Amino acid sequence: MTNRLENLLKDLYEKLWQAFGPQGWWPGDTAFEMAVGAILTQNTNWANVARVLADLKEAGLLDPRPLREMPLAELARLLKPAGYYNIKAQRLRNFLDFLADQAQDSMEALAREDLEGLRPALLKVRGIGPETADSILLYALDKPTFVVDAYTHRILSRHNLAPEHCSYEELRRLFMDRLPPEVSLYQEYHALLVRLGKEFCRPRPRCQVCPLEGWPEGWTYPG
DNA sequence: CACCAGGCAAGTA
DNA sequence: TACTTGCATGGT
Repeated sequence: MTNRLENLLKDLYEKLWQAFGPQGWWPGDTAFEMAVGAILTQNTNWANVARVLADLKEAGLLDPRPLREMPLAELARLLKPAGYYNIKAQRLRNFLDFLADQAQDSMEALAREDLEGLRPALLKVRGIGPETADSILLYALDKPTFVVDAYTHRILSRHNLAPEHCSYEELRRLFMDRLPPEVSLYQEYHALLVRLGKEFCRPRPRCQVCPLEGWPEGWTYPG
């Protein structure tokens, strides 16, 4: 007999798909744009990030070399609408240096490396934590790693599928140990969780009933 | 006005 | 290991 949690995770995915359909994530035309977006969206509304990405694209600066070579203060000025602009300028610069050293500024070259080696290497970059690393790996580089974010944790704990307090790695393994390692499945599952979270699983005052058929029970406020 | 948004690192105990 | 704090803009 298969695991109960495994069946629930697969059922949740089916219901999300029925309710919302394909999400087409990550937003972005190129692998590099997705990686930059992953860094800029740290604790930040996507609309603010989109503004910066559009400005960079307009200026022809959405490219590894010019971004890496420009003065840090100028980069920070460009990132202003995305918030945390000083710290994000340094973090983006750190990633750009990594991309230069590791793959000669080429996301395509980076994508030729194995997940098992790439993930630890990305995590060593100052400013790239587990969620940012997994977002880059899954969406920009098409590697089968599951992305965990605040919505993932909130949704699973409200349905009593995961402890209120658990680590990033614990949640990541919860999915990866029970689902086949398919890139398109992981991409769509995470995007659907964010879609559900944005509309129905906000922090307490604006929390709503889960709209998925058969899933409202167990959906409770935390604490 | 307060609160939130697709985190992360550094400091403290 | 487990808290706490700083980082900052724009929308609701």
